Amino acid sequence: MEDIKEKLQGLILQALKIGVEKGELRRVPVPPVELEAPKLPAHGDFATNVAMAMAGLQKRPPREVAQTILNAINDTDHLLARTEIAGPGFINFFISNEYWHRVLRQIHESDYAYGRSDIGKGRKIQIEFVSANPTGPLHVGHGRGAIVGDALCSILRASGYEVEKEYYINDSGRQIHTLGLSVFLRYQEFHGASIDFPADCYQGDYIRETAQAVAEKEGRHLLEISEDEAVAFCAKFAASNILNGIKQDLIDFGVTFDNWFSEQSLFDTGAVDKALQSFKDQGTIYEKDGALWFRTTDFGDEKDRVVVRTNGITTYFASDIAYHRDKLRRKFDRIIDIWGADHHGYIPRISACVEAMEYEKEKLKIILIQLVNLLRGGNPVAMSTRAGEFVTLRAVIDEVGRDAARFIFLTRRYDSPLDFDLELAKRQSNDNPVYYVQYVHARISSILRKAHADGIKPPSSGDSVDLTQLKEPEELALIKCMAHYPAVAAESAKLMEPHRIPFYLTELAATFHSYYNKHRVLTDERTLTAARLYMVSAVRIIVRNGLQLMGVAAPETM
RNA sequence: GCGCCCAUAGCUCAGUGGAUAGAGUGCCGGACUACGAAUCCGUAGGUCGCAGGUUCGAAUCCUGCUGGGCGCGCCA
Repeated sequence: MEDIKEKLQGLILQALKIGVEKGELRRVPVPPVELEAPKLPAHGDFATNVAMAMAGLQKRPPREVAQTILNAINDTDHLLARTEIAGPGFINFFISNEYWHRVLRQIHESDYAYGRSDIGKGRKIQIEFVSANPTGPLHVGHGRGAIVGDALCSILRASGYEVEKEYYINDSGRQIHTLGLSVFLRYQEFHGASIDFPADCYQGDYIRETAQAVAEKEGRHLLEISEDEAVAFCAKFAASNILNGIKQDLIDFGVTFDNWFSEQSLFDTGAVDKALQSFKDQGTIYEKDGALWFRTTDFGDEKDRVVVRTNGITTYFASDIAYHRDKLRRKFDRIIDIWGADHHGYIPRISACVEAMEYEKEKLKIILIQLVNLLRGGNPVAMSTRAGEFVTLRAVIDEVGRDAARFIFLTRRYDSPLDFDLELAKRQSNDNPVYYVQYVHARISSILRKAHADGIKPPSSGDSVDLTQLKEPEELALIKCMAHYPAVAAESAKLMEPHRIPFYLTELAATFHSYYNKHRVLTDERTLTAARLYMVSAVRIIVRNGLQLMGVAAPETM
């Protein structure tokens, strides 16, 4: 596919070469030719600072260098309508309408593939996210991580990366034991026992519900076996029960995974023992004060970390070492962990583990999602799984809707904290920007329906359309905006920043709505109508593709 | 105390070392007898937290400070 920017870049590079050959430019290293889209239309479609960047080594004023470059440009294909030298030495380029019109053909030809690229071709990425403990339902904070991870995956896949999504289930260790104990106590209560329920047990109503389910299934059976056995049974039952709920919540939120990786399986297969042994052999794990320590200080951590306690029980870090060792050996080019920002203190020890295995530190990227502050009418809502005080993700989806919730989560950089006001979200669900964008899709669909009803056939191929009909400033602005989409999608993937997609779509929507209010698509002139139908269908293609990356519906009607 | 993240319009937030820093929302005032008014047009609103530095040029990069969030366990 022909890219205007690349073509222009080629012209400039060629001009530089000619300049040198003619002896008009010194034979010195040239800086990279960077082209940017200026904010002001008066500054052209593209501008470059290359003349300013070269001025020093050329020992000539920037504007003079710029003129030399322009003189040497050989625009045989008439890509440029006009050029100018501006300000301190910018070169501004104005692309001819003909080339902008070609963008519409590209969009139609590419259709679903418009905005896709192969910049990640041949690269395998593993991305692990959510990984909430199966000790309680998902809450809003998990929702943010889920959506960012899910969208990131779609964005990377659209750029040619091969991506695998994984959920790490912490179905082992102390919190699972506490979960089992909590359920068992409620179970005993259910059978009439008077229980002094400990404060460090899980307090939520879902514990009672689970206990009741256990009672329905097992009757009084658990009262007749040893407490250890009973607690273990409850733990397994509850964890699996809760995990099923989590899976359902994620499905309803449109989030899917390729793998569900169990922490317990690392113990069952001996992976933890093997990992610890391997580091012991290597000398990275040593014994002190009756415990086993990982030498994380060798890799920049502030202190060494315990992997096996004096009581012989492994720490969470031990499973995590084994888990990351497993992931690293699965031959990915890169593995990504998405964590809540409150886990940032954990980064040095896990990257120590990566380095101890002699992988490059960059092999593992950790994305920290800042916390979601839950508010109700401006007042903070306490959030604690253990205390049973939280608003579930399900409640939020039910209240504000899946599309609106996804859009809210994605319309912010993940590294800045998010205030999520339930009342505001509910009230704003009607003027959430998501509807602004979706409305474009519905509106264009409606125009096409109307055209069909009036017996107007949309152009079947770009060749049959007279695109020179499209010359209104609003039309060219719309086409230029559309032309940016592939770059936005690629940039979003390269920087791993999903928020760029919704911001772009909002801008495209604004440009479209503005155009729509000023000009009619269906006019009395046949060729003009055909050209405009061709153009707005192209807008619809981009909106649909962009929303698809976000996991948001593109409705025909609203 | 140490570490990580953040600070841009009243509020919520974008912003690629570039030219006059932008949206949404809220306030005020306008636009449907035509393809969907979930839309559009206009007015007002700024010490880019503060102070230095780097350079032709800094909201953007560097240093220090201030303010806020989070973390600093043989918990997970």
